[in-house]
Amino acid sequence: MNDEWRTISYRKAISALKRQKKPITSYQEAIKIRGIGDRTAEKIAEIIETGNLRRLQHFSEDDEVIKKFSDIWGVGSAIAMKWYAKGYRTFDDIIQNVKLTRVQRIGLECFDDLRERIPRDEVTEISKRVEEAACRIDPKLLCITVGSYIRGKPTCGDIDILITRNNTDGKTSSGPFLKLLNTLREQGLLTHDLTKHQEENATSRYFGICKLPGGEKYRRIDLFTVPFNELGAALLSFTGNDIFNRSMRLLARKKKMKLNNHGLYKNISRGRGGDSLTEGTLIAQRTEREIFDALGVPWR
DNA sequence: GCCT
DNA sequence: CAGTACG
DNA sequence: AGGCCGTTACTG
Repeated sequence: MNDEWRTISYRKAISALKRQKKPITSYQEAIKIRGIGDRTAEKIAEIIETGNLRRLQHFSEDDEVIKKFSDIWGVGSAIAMKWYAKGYRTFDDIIQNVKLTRVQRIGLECFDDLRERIPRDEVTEISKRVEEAACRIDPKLLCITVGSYIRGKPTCGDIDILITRNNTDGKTSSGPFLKLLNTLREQGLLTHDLTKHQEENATSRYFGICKLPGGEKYRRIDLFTVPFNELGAALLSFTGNDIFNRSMRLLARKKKMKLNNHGLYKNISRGRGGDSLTEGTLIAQRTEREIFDALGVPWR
């Protein structure tokens, strides 16, 4: 069953509901909200009237198993369904019968810990250690903890740290980035690598797992290095959330522009498949404000 | 799922 | 390349 | 009916 878009629709609806200033008390109020249609408004009404949703009472066993498989890092819907089709139902079945990839083995090993949300204070603590290590390598490195942390959430699913450096003296953050990873490994803060690429790219993403010394649990951590000029676009992208990013990018597309983690481009012409045919012209990337202005979106 |  | 992942 | 983010970045 392909529920990909339905899932996204529900997440959009949830997001729209959370933005409401007043609680929704009826079908009529719900359906006025953009992103909530008849089907979802009916479900909301049922919840308002009865306190629950009958269809939610029971998921089929298939759904439960596939969901659990795809909760393993490195396992998506395709692999989860393939495993299910082969008759596997438990992690034991998987361990016995499947040749797991390196990252899937890590995902399984840390499965329970990675399901836990991270208290904000712990994100602060881990970020501080990364920042200190970065500063020792190059005092001009700038570390910004983004993702749900920068959005002020009390707990985070993972730790996202953006690393950049003012390049007016000709130096960037890409070289120190690899040194930083090595330092953090030596310190024992980084315990597992989920990405392995070790090239010195201007933009690169490291995904891994970390644990505070004496800490209780393994935590997912992402480190990004971005060129200083692209800081605004990178902040916009890595601050999210994903629903917000998709909506901004869709808006850009409607205006014959393109928004990605590098910047905002204009005069994009796209093929029927949506793939762009022209490079376009870069019009904003340095600050988030520039990008909002160029897109015609009120600043925050 | 929702929107055009 | 398909699959998975990130916000 | 048909699109729904990114020519995103990384793995195998």
